[in-house]
Amino acid sequence: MDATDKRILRALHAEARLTNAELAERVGLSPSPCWARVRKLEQAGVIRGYHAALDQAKLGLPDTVIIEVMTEKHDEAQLAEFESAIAAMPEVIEAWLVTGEYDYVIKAAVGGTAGYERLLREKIYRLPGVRHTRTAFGIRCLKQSYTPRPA
Amino acid sequence: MDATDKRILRALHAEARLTNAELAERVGLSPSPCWARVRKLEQAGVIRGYHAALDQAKLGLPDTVIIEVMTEKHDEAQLAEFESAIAAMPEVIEAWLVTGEYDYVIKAAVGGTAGYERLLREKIYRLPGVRHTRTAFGIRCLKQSYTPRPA
DNA sequence: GATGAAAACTTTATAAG
DNA sequence: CTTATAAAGTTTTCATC
Repeated sequence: MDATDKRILRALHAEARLTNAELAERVGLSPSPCWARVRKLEQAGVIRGYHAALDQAKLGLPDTVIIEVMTEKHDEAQLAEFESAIAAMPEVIEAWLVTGEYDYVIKAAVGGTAGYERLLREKIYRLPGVRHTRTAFGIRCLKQSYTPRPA
Repeated sequence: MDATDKRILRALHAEARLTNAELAERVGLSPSPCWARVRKLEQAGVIRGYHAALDQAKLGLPDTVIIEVMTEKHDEAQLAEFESAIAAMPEVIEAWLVTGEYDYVIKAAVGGTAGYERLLREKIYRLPGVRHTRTAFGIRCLKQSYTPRPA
């Protein structure tokens, strides 16, 4: 992967609907080799897919919360159930098993404190194995992207 | 926004390169009104853009860390400098000003513990106003999307 | 909303320099 | 890599039911 491939990745990361002709011009290639490189990056799995970014406020979920969850560590089946239930919630944008004091970090979209309380009490606290949670409410987003920008 | 709009959003959120004809078939419309709805959703800003998702491991940054940062609260200019430096780092995927014990939550891509130490010591700890950090290392991703899925 | 049609553009493939 | 060509498919607009 050379500097031209990285320019292609940066361009498509920012704006996936560029036409091949426009992309080629931006990265300083003619359309034909540019197209071959994009194909190669897709087939190599460097480009994993193309996604529409939606405005979560316009979907009725203007706020972002980061919920850390501490679980009981006894029961494998219980944890599996917890994980699949978390992943299935539409308001959950991202979820990780992590190192540290808490076991999971969950990013979710909610409508205000009322929406947050509903998510926590009606959904997360009803899952098996949840011992304790701690939440940071998003005040302002400094940066939001999908993957690191190729340096 | 009706149920058909939501189906359009779910489809494009999952796969932004669908042709209008294919999208129309999936959501149960003929191509012409489907196209008009997509246009409307774009113009209303519900669809904010289209982005390529890259494989961060294939970019040499296989690991994800969540770094919480506590800052000095004295100096506005210092905080502005901290924020713009964080946003400019290519390994920083997402960053939020949040409520709670820590002031910022930063998600970044790194190459192992060595890459993490380099990011922390050579970049983040050299920024002005950083008092203390706490990091959770991502062990396994349960769910990764870009915006909440329209319910 | 469905259907149909037309022009402009894009994708994809291939060949030659 | 560049340039060129070409067929197939797609986007976009628009008129009509």
